[in-house]
Amino acid sequence: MDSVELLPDAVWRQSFRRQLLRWFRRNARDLPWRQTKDPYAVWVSEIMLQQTQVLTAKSYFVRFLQRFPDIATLAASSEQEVLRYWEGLGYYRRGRSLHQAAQRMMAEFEGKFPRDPQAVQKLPGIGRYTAGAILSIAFDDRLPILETNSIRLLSRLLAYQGDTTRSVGQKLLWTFSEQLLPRRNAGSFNQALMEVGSCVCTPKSPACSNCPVRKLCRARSQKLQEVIPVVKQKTQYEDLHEAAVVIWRGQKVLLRRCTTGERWEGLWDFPRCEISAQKEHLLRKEIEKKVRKLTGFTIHVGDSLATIRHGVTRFRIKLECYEAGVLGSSRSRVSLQQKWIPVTTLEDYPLSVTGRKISRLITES
DNA sequence: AAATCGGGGCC
DNA sequence: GGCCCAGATTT
Repeated sequence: MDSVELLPDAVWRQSFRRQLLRWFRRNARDLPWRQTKDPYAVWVSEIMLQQTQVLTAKSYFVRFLQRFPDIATLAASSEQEVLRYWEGLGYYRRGRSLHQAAQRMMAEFEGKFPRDPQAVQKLPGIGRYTAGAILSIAFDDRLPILETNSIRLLSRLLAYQGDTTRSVGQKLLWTFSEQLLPRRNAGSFNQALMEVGSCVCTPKSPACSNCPVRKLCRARSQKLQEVIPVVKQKTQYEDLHEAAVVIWRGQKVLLRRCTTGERWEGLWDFPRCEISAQKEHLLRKEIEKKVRKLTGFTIHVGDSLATIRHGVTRFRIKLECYEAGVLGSSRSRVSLQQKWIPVTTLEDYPLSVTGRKISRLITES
């Protein structure tokens, strides 16, 4: 049994395109990335919007384009500055991939955004969705998209009761998305899919009565719009107990660059370690030992600064923050991955959210 | 084909 | 605490 047989016919599709595009012309939100078709700007917006809400991405987009207006500027900048502009957006790999891809475009595509979907998809941080989105929006190339909003809209239109995250469901919806594409205006059409999915065909209590394609929706006719798409399983959270130390040496503090395999790769952070001791004095000993192993500096843990609770992906972190002083060093641990910086220059470094909180704690008092 | 990536906002 | 978000990458 092939579920592709359930896809609507040509008459249905033509009606759908007309209704959707008509609605989009009247209801499209005024978003900053919609004021241009520059593939670079579209690209930046699409990367920022990956797993990130429109409202969150808006201000970041404007600020980022002001500082990095084109591919050449981005490619010529340091990864650290790019990440500084990305700070707070999360999934920092996106920022690093963006920077890396810009450099590749300078080297391989004469500084221009490539037009070939295959080439685009080979760039870091760009998968099938993002490639289709950029090329359709910037050039009206006839490429399908499929992301969270369109998945919800399309699965409801079909009353598809299978799991949309599995390959069978994905294959069906990609095919559907492709068949729906109009000959022209693929960019507006794809954005319209997402706009309806986001603003009308919402996860809970979808506004079916205001939906431009309600007459075409099988989920609605079967009153299944609240249960499609099927919900995925809940995430299993893991509790972590960690400590971070602000190690002072005069007016300077020690910062460490997070490396491969750690959280916040590429960002800077105060030395941090996992902790297990329960009693206060044992805890300090544990931190002193682990920080020495981590940084090469022998420290004395002093006053407690704060306890910060922070969630990241599936982890719930309880972070104990301390101030500390240096007693000595092993000198053999010289590294580009850590350095003493004047507290006044913390603004120049991309920090994790918890790192920035600690930075504010010690500079605003 | 399914888990993971090590995020963050909002209710 | 749970749910959601213009996915990509790894296993």
